[in-house]
Amino acid sequence: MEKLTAAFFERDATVCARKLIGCTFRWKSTAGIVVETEAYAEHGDEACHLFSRPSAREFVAKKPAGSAYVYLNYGIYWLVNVVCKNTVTGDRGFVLIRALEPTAGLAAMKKRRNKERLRELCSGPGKIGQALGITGKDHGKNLTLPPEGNQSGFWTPDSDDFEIETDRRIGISKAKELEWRFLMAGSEHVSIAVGKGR
DNA sequence: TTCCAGATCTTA
DNA sequence: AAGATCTGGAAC
Repeated sequence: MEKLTAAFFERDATVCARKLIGCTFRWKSTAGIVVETEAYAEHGDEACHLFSRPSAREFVAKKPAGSAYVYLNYGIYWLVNVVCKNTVTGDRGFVLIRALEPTAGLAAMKKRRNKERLRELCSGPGKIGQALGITGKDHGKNLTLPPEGNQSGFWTPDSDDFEIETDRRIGISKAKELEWRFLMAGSEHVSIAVGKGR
């Protein structure tokens, strides 16, 4: 397993979102295998914060690829994204981390979530923020520093013995038709099964 | 098992 | 005024 560097995130969010499936996301003492992501793009995607939020545009203008974009959703849940920047085209975007298969720090996750069953710990973007203890104070954190400088970030998969499925994104009203949700086929840890998200 | 409303607050 | 969610309870 090798840690993903900034170069990994220097391409379209759709590419990064697909390639992050199967990777391990480590956050301090907790970790899990990424089993679900969504891509949001600067152009042609009205659901992306870059379309409607000046503060998001300002953020990506000054933060490098691989930075954490964390924001409060519905006034309650912290959602974690990673900044992507295509260095060739200049296009920018985010990958929303939507679900993990928990692999480390299970006791801490169970305590924060107040749940015992593994499937209820990280099967949704709001749950991930809660289980891993991620909040607005982590907004802007660089996830691509070397391990000795930052233990949080993404690692390449142990094996590539899995299939990737695509589906429409969850919980949005604009650009619903885009198939920019990526899932590890057959995983029990996804938020909503393929096709059931409407 | 599915549906629905409520919680709660930042951004625009 | 709307929103990249989750939960518990009611109904089926």
